[in-house]
Amino acid sequence: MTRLRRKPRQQRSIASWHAVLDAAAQLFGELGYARTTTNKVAERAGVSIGTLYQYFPNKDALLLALAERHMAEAGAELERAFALLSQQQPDLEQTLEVLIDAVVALHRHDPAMHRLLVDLAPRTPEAVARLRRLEQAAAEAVEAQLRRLGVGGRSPRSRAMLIVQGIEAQVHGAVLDPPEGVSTEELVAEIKLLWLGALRAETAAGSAGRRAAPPPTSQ
Amino acid sequence: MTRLRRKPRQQRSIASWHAVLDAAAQLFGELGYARTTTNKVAERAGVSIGTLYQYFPNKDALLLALAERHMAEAGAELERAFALLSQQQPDLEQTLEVLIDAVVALHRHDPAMHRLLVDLAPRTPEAVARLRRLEQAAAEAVEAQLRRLGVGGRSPRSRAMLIVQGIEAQVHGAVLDPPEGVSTEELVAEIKLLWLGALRAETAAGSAGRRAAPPPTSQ
DNA sequence: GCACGATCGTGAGTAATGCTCACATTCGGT
DNA sequence: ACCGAATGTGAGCATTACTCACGATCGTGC
Repeated sequence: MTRLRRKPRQQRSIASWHAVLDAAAQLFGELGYARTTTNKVAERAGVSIGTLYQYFPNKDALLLALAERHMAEAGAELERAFALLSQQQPDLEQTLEVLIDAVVALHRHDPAMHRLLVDLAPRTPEAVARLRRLEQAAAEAVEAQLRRLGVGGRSPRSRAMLIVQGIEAQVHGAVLDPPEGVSTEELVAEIKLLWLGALRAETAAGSAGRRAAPPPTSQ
Repeated sequence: MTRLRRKPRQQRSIASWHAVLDAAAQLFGELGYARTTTNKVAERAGVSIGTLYQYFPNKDALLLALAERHMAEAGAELERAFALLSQQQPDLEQTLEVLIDAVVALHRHDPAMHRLLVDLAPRTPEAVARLRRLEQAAAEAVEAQLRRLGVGGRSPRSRAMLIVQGIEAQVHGAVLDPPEGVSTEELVAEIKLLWLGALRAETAAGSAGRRAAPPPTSQ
């Protein structure tokens, strides 16, 4: 029947809070979520199990807190990239370069944590909602760039969403699970090429055209 | 300790096996994985808890069996689509149409199960491996189509992988979580347009061009 | 029918784990 | 030095994944 988790007010409690979170991050990474017990977390953190539950109402809350921390960092990194774009107003190719490199950096920054959160975390509705908010924010920023570059097509909103989802999935695979015989760099370069083509095609063919123009060459 | 699960030989045992799996599918869908207990599964299946463990060595095995069943169906559906393509040899636009429609059908066939396995399932290494095998098979088939159409670029293998990962993520989002105010159909149409542009661009520009972009810095 | 080995079903019991609560300890301010 | 608030403790409870010794049922040869 423990209610809300206690809010840290003194220094030592803040130390406990961080110790617990850090221990949780370590153990989740080492053993996975299921095999990590809250008692082990408390033990590694050097606090009693009771202290752990003062600050985190349940085991899932540990994961959620880690997700929060990680996504805040990710959000900040993305914001930096978008700020740069809004400031420099580069062309399509360089915009994609900056954007995709930012996503790559995101995945390289703390791969273990990223994998943990993407593979394990989406089990709680709260974590899913948090992830969706980040995705949504990214999509809005991408949409602004699309409009600026005049490559929004008929529905910049949908298009931005698809770009965010597509790039995230592709970079995730390229960085965390590169297939044998293919380097991450090669894959990243290919991702940039593909999206450049996808978005430039629309411009070349005229942004009004939703119709599939008859292929000018090929075949 | 880890007894191999008993293999069903008589009719009644096969019935038990199915009853357990169906009950598991229902309860996982209703309560999620964590809140579903094996005792509840046995109860709903109308068998004792002991019977459940005759056929499934542990709780994860239930999930894995469901994944196996679902992925087998998905694989069959994809194979049908690829067989059609190899037979009819349509152009790029129609190839994408068939492929993406097949993936959409995959997601619409049993959305609850799909969501369960992709979103909610705590991913066991076995389930991840199984998913990767399916992805790999799809990528190989896509690669063959790319070569046939002459849009493989410099690395048809990487490109095929990126296509599979990208389309899967985009269709997943479009079918299971369409953003407010945007219809699934609209999103699917946009996905086709984007990929048509991405792949056609390479053909038009000449597949040799890997014009490495000038450093992004441009500060 | 009947016996009998193989297959199948049972459910109370066990170990492990998430979480609670009554109490002890320490801190900050006076 | 003192007190109330904040923090820390860990034995113990409730739940749950899983086991095991045994009983029920099936298929088959006679």
